[in-house]
Amino acid sequence: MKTDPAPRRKTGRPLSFDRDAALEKAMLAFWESGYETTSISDLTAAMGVTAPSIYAAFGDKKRLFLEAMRRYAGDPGDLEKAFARAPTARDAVADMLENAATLYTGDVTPKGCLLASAAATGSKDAADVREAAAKERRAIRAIIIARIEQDIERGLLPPDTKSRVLADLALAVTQGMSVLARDGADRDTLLAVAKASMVGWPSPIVGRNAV
Amino acid sequence: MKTDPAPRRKTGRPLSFDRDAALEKAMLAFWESGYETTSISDLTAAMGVTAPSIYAAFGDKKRLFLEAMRRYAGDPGDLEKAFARAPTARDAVADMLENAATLYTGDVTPKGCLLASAAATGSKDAADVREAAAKERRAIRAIIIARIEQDIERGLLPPDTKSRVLADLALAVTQGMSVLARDGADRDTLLAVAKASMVGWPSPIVGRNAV
DNA sequence: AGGGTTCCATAACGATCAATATGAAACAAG
DNA sequence: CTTGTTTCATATTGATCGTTATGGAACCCT
Repeated sequence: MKTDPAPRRKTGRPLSFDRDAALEKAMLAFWESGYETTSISDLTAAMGVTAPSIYAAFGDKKRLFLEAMRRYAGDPGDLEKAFARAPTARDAVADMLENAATLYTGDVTPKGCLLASAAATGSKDAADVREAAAKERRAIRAIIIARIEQDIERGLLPPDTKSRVLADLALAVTQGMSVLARDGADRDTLLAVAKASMVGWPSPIVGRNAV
Repeated sequence: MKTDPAPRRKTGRPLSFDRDAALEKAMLAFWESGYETTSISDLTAAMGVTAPSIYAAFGDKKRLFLEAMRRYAGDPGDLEKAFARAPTARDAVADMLENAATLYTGDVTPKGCLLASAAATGSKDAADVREAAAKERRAIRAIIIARIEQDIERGLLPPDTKSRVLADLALAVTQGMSVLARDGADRDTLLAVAKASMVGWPSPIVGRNAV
């Protein structure tokens, strides 16, 4: 059930560039400079592909960005699986924040979070792009909430646990860490923030028959 | 010690628009749509002032934005005073987060935070504008840290209180709430996030001779 | 070798960008 | 009323924006 990995051209001149590698470069460019503020000229330079080839391969700038954003965000199902694998919702969120802190301070990638910065604001023309980014965030939020409520149902968290508040806080800290990273905060600083943001979680209910 | 309120023109044609009101409109436009993604054409429409008048009154787009941003952020001294007035650092930060949650969900202003969204990313040309926004954030961070350390010195907080971590967390939550607000979160949601983000603060040391 | 098809590089499209040149209009002072 | 000064509205600047038309080049199939 993969998205057609190679349409297998039967005829015509073969593609002279690696579409996947070019998309990766585009993603990095958008990550660095944002959607509207990254020009086609910037993209041709970053991707090593001329403008007509970009349009032939990706449609237009908007679709290229959306594809780059999906590549950045990854399959939501993967996050869901990771959340399902984690022993508790708390562990899952802690991992998510830790991964974000690490990702935002990579030395080979731009600082911060593409989802947080690339479409933080913009003109009316780009409203649908911002909405697409918001949709990604909402998907993450839904996964967090669902995992917390699963723990509540299993008796691992108190019934009065505020699942939405905890999820919103995790999301806010994630997006906020992006700003800190852009401002130059190092990895340890973000990891400390991530950890500090989780002390509000209710104490887990330890199962009597465990161990 | 106010910034000259009216240079008192002695001669020539008088200004036909209210400079201060126009700046306010520009601030709202940048708040809504960001620095680079708000065009001069957008600004003339929002401000009700023609382009040459904008350039005469504010210099260029960059200086107009910087002035609008200073207007948005207000005098850092005011925040410092508010922090000094608060009974504890914890109260000061709680107030700051609460005010942010309220500001970001105003119904007469754009959603979110101008400092967080207007210069979250952008082209190389606007690097200095982003740096100016970062400087504002660093100033806020410094004020928070100083106030926390003041409480530590006064014995209101444990000596091992992580002042920088708490300040970074507060800043991250503030900037993160801006994203939530832009995504449509309501005021109560943000207020709940703000409150939840503060439970990690160490218990205050109650003075024996108080009361 | 000769179609058929697809991609490449070059160059250009109209639109919009930030910023100004120009000259008339509106005021104060003499 | 004239002169000096400043702002006004109009129109335009060169540059860059996203996008595309054009024609040759590179490949598969017969």
